Amino acid sequence: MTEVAQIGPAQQNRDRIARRQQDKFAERRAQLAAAALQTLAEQGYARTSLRDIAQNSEFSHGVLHYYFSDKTELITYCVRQYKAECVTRYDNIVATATSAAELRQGFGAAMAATLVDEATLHRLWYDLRNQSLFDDSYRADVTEIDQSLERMIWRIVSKFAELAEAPLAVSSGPAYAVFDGLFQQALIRHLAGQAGAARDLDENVQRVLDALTVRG
Amino acid sequence: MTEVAQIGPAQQNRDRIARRQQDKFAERRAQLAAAALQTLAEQGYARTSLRDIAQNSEFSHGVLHYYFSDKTELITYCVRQYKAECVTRYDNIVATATSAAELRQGFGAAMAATLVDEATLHRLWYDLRNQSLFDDSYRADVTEIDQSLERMIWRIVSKFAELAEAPLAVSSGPAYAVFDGLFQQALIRHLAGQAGAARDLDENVQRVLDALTVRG
DNA sequence: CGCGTATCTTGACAACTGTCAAGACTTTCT
DNA sequence: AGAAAGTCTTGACAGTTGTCAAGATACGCG
Repeated sequence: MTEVAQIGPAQQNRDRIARRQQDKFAERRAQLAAAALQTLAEQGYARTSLRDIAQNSEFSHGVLHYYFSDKTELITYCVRQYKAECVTRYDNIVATATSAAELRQGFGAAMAATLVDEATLHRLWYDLRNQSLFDDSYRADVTEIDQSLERMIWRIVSKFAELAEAPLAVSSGPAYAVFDGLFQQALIRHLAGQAGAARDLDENVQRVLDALTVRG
Repeated sequence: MTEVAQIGPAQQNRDRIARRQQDKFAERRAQLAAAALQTLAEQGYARTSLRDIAQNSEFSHGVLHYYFSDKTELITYCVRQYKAECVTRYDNIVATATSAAELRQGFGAAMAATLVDEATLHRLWYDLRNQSLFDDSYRADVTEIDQSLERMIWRIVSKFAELAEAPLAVSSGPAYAVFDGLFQQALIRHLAGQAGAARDLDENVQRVLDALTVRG
C-alpha cells in the first residue's frame, strides 16, 4: 500500500528538497563525467588516472570518490554518457531522405563529418570497447552500446534497400561490422594526419552501401 | 677499404664466437618476447607490468632490462614478432586456389579458423593498434603491420576478382577495412562466448566478398 | 544566529610501476 | 686454474596509482 495521500506539507517539502539535492548530485556527476570523458579521449584508458581527470575539472581528486564509488563506476558512467551523445545523430538522415541516392549521400557525409568532428571521442570508444574484451566490468555497457550502434546502422541500411527496391546481401550484424571497419580505418588515417581521410570515407561508405544491395 | 683478406684465424674465431653470442642474445630476446606476448594477450596492455611478464617466463624481472632497454622497446619487439607469425598464413590459399568459389571458401574458412585459434592474440593486436592512436612510440610499427595486413587481404580479394572475371567495387584500403571490421565484430562475439561466431564469420566473409565484386 | 547536513579539500596509506645498480653465478678464453 | 666477459638475481629507488578518512568549508533549516 502506498502512503501518498497521507503525507503532509512538511513531508512534501522535505521530498522536494531531497529531489533538488538529487538533481544537483546527478548534475555534478554528469559534470565530472564530462571532464573524465575529455581526459580519457585525450590520453586513452591506459594513461588516465583519477588525478588527471580531477585536474581537468574544477575540483580536487578526492571529490571523485564522493560522487563515484569506484573508478570502474566512473568510467561505466562515462561510457553511458557517450552513448547518449552519439547514437541519436544519424536518425534524422533516415527520416528526411526521400530517395536512395539522397540517403546514400547523407550517410557518407554524416560518417565523414563524425570522423572529423569527434575523432578523439571515437578513438576513446574503440579503446574502451577493446578494454571490455579484457575486463568484464565494462562488458555489459559496451555490448549494449555496440548493439544500439548496430541498430542505428541497420535503420539506415535497410531504409536504403527499401528506397532502392533491392534486397540486401547481408543482415544487421555484418552490415554494422563492415561500416564500423570502414570508419575505424578512416579514423586511424585521419589521426595520423592523412588529409583526404574524410573524403575517402565518404566515398567508400557510399560504394560499399551500393555493393551490399543486390543488383541485377 | 675492407680488411676481409687480412684477418687471421684468431679474428675469425672471435667473430664466430661473437656471432654465436649474438644468436644466443637474439634467441633469449625472442623467448622473453614470447612470454611478453602471452602475458599481454591474456591481460591486455593496460594491466600488464614487466613483473607480470617476467613471471610468465623462467627469469626474474631484472633480466628484461638486460635484453631490452625499455618497456617500449620490448613491446615494439613483440609487435614485430606478432607480425612474423601472423601475416604469412593466408598466402597459400591464394597460391593453391584454382576457382573463385574455392578461393572464397578458403578465405572464409581461414578467417574462421584464425578467429578460433588465435582469439586472444588478435584481441591484443587490436589493443595495441588502438594504443598507437594515443602513444606515438608504437605508431610506426603498428602502421607497418596494418599495411602488410592490407596487402595480404588485397592479394586475396584481387585474385578472387581475377578468377571471377568481375571488377571490384572498392580498392585496397576499404577492402581491408571491411574484412577487418567483420573479423573484429566476430572476435567480440566469440570472446563473449557466442557459439556460432566462427560459422557466422565464415558465411559473412564469403557474402561480402561476393558483394564487393560487381555483377551484372 | 547556531545547528546539522551536504559538499569539498587535504593529506595520508599501501600497493604497484619502470628503472637501475650492485653483486652472484655461469660460461668462455688464455 | 685463473681471468674476463657474459648472464641473471636481488633489492632498492622515486614516482604514481586507487582509495579513504579526517577535517575544512558552504549551505539550508529552525
